[in-house]
Amino acid sequence: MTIETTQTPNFIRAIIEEDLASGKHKTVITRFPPEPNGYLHIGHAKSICINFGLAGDFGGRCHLRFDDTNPAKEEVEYAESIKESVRWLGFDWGEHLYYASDYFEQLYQWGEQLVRQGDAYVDDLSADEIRAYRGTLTETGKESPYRNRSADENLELFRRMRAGEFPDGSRVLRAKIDMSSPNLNLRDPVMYRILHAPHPHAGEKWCIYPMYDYAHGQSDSIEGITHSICTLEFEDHRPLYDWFLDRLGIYPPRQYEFARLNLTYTVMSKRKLLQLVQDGDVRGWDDPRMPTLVGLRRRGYTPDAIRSFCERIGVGRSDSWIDMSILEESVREDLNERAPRAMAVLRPLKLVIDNYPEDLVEEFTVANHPQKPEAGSRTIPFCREVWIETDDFLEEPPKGFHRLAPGQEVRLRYAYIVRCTGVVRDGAGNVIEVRCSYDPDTHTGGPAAGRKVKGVIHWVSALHAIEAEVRLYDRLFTEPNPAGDEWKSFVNLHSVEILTSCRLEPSLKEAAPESRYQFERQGYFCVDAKDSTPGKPVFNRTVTLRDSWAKLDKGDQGNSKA
RNA sequence: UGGGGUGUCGCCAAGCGGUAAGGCAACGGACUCUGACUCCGUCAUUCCGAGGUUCAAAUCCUCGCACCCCAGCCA
Repeated sequence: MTIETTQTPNFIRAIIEEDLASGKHKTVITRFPPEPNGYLHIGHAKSICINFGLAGDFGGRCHLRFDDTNPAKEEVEYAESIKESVRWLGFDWGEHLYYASDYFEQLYQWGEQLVRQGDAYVDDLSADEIRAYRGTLTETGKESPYRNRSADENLELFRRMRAGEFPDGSRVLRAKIDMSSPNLNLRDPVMYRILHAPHPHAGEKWCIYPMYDYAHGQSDSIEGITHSICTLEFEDHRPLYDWFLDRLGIYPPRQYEFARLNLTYTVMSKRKLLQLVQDGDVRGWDDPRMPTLVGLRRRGYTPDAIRSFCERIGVGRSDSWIDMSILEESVREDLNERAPRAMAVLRPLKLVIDNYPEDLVEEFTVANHPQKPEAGSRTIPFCREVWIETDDFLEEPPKGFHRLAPGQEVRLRYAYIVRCTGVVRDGAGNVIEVRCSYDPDTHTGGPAAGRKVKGVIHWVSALHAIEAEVRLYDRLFTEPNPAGDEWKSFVNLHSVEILTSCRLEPSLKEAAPESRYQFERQGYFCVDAKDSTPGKPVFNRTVTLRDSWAKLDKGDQGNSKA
């Protein structure tokens, strides 16, 4: 492994390079430490990419460690989902899967050590009293009347806490630091609370559980983590992180903080995501509109696209809001490379070619990818009646409209040039059918194939099309930053449009779950893994193609599709 | 009003005393049987502001300003 990397430099990378160069560390060991209390989202992906990415780049390793110190909120199902998402993203922790709860005994022994050293004490104050004694941002705190118990008394009490002699909330073990510290985290932080509850991983062994601050640094120490990378809000905790390690006299990893990801037009907090699910704003954690990894996956995002996104946004310490367009561009770039093309008509309009033989069916061989011959080809049937996109025909076309209109010519992609000769209307005057004539010499490869027409539109043979459901997704919120108490009022009520009678080319009939296609001229689509059945695929639109016509047409500055 | 942070193009982000990388967006243009892709070009005399040090400052010093985080027996 070489230490050379091509990535954009960032401060953490710089620190690691220095540590390696100075000999402070011989290798780099990082960790991704989720609490198994929910699903991973794109913000976690950033952390995963940083931690696993750095370890990989420098030939070190990254541990997956569940920070499972609060049994009240955690479940094994979450842990399983987290493991699957990390794997899906393309990272491998090898043998290094850990649980903070596996360190509970060691943590407890260290707790006794701190008690013996006079660095921790059992406090009988209630939660409310502890809060009141803590003081405020501007007023110093007050010492608990139980703060100066003897080491022996504390030890006995701590052991009895572990033994289950006291009810929940009756006592805690606290670090004895400084009630007047301007850093609230140092005002005798709680180390252990009593919680008579089974633990999803540790089972029934414990009725006292360590707090994050007391468990995290020591877990890092046990695992020999060299660089403990977390988000900015833990910066104030670093002195405490260092304090425990110092008092315990054990190997001290160093903590470094980076700015968490904020993405426009979505929310990232577990609380808000949960509320969206509970309120029925979305159809679950894996709803394709959710910024969760399971949601993005179902939407059709690839692991490569997400990793590329994380690379593009960089790692810094300033609060930032990443524009959704960067995420979208990341998938487009990836899918443009890998997605086979197909033709699909989302809002069908019948087109009848009057001078095409009634019973003739032709089969055209077309490339699966215009720039990649190695992607192979397929055949698509053509006949006298085809479906075209409703949007591709306008009776009164605006200037610059390169599609079909009365009297105008357009090419049916891979087939012929047709000229619109008329329309058929229903009783209400709506156009229900477009009539045209075709020029037999203009077929791809034919004598007049080179004839230029302004537009090319996609189509699907009416005789052979399969009917399918396609779901079009838009951003979940109408505001770039849906913050504040009224954040729910910014939920985009039109974030999904379900089209049930789309007409797809027959080759799509057996498309495999999760396979991705570019529907030409429209966007990238993915076979929904949950709702599709054999022979009856349901497609989710991952992202639209860039559409400079729509931008001109609507004078639309943003990317929203309304 | 205590403490900890952050401020470089519309959004991210390099830069670490030697005269502003890159990506996304935007805007021109070329190409095109996807108005896609691709390609070519444009896009910060200026780095939150004001002083100061220096031959030379986004980078050092001083004083301001703005924004973010912290008062869970959550992580």
